[in-house]
Amino acid sequence: MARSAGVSIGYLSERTGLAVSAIRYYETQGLVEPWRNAGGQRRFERADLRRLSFVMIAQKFGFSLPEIQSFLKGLPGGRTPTKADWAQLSAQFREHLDARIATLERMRDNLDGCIGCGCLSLPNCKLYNPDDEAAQKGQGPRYLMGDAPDRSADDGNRASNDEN
Amino acid sequence: MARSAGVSIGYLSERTGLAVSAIRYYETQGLVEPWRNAGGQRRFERADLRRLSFVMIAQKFGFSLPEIQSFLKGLPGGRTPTKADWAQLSAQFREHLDARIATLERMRDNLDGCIGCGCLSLPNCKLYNPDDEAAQKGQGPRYLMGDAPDRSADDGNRASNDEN
DNA sequence: CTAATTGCTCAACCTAACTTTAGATCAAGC
DNA sequence: GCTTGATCTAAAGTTAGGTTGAGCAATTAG
Repeated sequence: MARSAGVSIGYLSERTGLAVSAIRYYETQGLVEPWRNAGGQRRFERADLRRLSFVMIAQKFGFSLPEIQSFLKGLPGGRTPTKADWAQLSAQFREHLDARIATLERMRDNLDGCIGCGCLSLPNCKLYNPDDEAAQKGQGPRYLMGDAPDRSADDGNRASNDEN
Repeated sequence: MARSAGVSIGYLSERTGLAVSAIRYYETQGLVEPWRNAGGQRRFERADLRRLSFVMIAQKFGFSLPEIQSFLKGLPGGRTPTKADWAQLSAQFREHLDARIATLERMRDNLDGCIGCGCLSLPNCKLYNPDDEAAQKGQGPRYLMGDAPDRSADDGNRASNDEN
């Protein structure tokens, strides 16, 4: 099968609703890998429509572009992904999704405990324990509790006197 | 009851784990409202510990600072919030939380349909309908499908020919 | 064949949520 | 009184995920 003529970035933009600039940006992030035609313009495979759609959907669920890229690595390298390939990817994706939802639910239940005990600011509150790593650590340098770069050398004193 | 001497920003930082700079930033965003002592330094109420803790927790759940501020408006203005005030706030917060989780679950279930049908890139896929507004529209100008500022004048043609 | 689209690159700008840096001031211990 | 550590302000920098604009080349429609 000869490599198709490929579709333009404008076509993908129109079909997905993504801005042309966004698709170019995704290329810089390794989410799609178009080739170039004789004139230097990007040509995409039709299958990239599906790829971009997956990106959009995964974003809706709150995954970052690097995370999404790692999902996409589950697709075959040389050939166009089949329906089965996509089904497998989706199943795998769903597991991450379930994990994310489960984390949120677990945190919510912990919060319920806190509503009862009114501890909302105490260091021993479950919500302070950084074991819920999956929770939204999105954009930029915002260190969640226990997530800070270096602060590990400060737990000697401060023996939890509970006058909050 | 005389207004207490108040606590320093460093104290809050140590107790909450937040960086001093973050607490100052929160002040600019209206999340805490310290007064100043004679020397011009910030003085906080002890109750702000709880306030900041709430901010941290709500952030963990993925809420933005403006959203969190609107939650905090549920607290009484003049006086220090009582345990009952916090319980009420928490209950209200939980509703938003449940809504967020429910949205994610609904989207996941829609995705399940898509896994089966393999439609992942079609415009008629349920995941394309922007009725799931609660879904993570976090940081910066990233317009999710149907969420764009103006793109409403383009649905005349493009009659959904399904060769994706 | 020409005009209108579309696409290209590169650099600058944008938002959210902060951090970092610089230079100056405040508060506390000895 | 002096030194050390905590704070102060203001401005600039950072990251993610893009958008906008300028100036120019390639495609496509008529």
